[in-house]
Amino acid sequence: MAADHTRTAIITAAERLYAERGFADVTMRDIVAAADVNLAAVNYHFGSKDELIAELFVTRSLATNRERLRELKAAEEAGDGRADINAIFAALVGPTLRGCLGPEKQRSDAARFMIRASIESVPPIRKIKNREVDHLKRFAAAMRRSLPDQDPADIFWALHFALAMAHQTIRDSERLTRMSDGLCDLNDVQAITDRVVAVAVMALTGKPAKAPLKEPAKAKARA
Amino acid sequence: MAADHTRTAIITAAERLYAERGFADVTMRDIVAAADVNLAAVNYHFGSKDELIAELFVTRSLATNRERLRELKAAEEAGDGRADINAIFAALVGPTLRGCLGPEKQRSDAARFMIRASIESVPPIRKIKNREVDHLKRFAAAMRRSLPDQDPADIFWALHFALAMAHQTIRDSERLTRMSDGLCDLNDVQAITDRVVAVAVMALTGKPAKAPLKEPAKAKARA
DNA sequence: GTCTATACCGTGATAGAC
DNA sequence: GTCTATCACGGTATAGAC
Repeated sequence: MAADHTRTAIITAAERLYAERGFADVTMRDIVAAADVNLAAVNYHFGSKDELIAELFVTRSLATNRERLRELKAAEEAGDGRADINAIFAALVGPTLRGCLGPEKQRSDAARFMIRASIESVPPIRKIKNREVDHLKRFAAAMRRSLPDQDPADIFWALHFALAMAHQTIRDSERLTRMSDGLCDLNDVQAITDRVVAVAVMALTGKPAKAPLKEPAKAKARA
Repeated sequence: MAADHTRTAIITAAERLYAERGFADVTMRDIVAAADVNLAAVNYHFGSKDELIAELFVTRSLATNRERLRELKAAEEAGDGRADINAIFAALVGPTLRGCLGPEKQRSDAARFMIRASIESVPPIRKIKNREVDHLKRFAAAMRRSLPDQDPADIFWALHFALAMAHQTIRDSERLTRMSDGLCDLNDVQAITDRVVAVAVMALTGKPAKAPLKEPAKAKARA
């Protein structure tokens, strides 16, 4: 256990510093000073600064994805293989929102790190996010089982929009607060999740007041 | 005109290089080599690398915002002060989407630069985006005139979601294409705009199939 | 006022001793 | 595994030429 003490100290210090000050302002020398280890230790244990950031992000990201899939599985079992569409969207955006929003004072380093990762989108984190497609396809598949008559393209668009709303809310929560003069409550995570889910479900199944989402027959050339 | 030749050469070269290779990979030395000027010229004309990026972004951003306000004004005049809500959302997201999406081959350096700015979000660009609140408030005000009985918080949320959908579509168009195996058409900008607008309007005024957006009476303690 | 050459310092990375 | 010393490179600052 003393063997990976250095490694652990680096991870802990790096996550805290990145959470506090963002990626742009924190140097490796800041990190090793806070962790009380030697400068070269970071490269020895992680290879590079980018790989350290990647490892931090992957660890937190995997935890969120596990929770997402756990909720998705529960929703599918509750519906005998055809989950309620609300539950699918809730499984998609709920874990992320709960992990990043909520009362500011009680946010962990991990939560604040993930918020930074959303806002600052540094190269190593973008690389990892680009590999999330397979994970998201599982949700698309669940939606198709839930609503087999829905146009597949609409399903992907709704999934895309749900993620857009959730992530933008994390990224720009401060702007939304300022724009609305505090009218939009960013502390009630459950209400935010419900709102995102409701809009996503409407985007997929609802009928707008005036213009229809699209012509019903479109890309159906084959079969 | 020969006077600001250097300044113009820097701007042109920088925008092209950033568009082609992103912010992380392009150094000042790359830029001055492409512009065929001296290294110190950038600091002389712009102060710093960040201020150069900021100027590039502000220029393009102002053009988009002008077009947004032009469309908003046209919509309000068409409705005698109360614009159609669809037109307001279209004025908000249309110019941005048209500026960044569309057939890949015919995208200008300016368009690709703005896509990079959305994806990579470097500090100077974040700083500028944080000052956009006043601009957005104009759209919120137009929406309140358009739908005076709507809960103001819902208006801000819908505005926020509309921007979220538009920006995420620009940012992650490649992921959406891969996730949907090409099923979602990212070339038809008008269809995308219509879709975003339709969902935003539903988010604001529509009624979902099952759960209501929120309890009607909520944050009304005063007055 | 505009431009150039050049030097400076902080950064991430690495080689090699221990 | 850990450390020291050093490297190459990036953005920046300045002295001075035109």
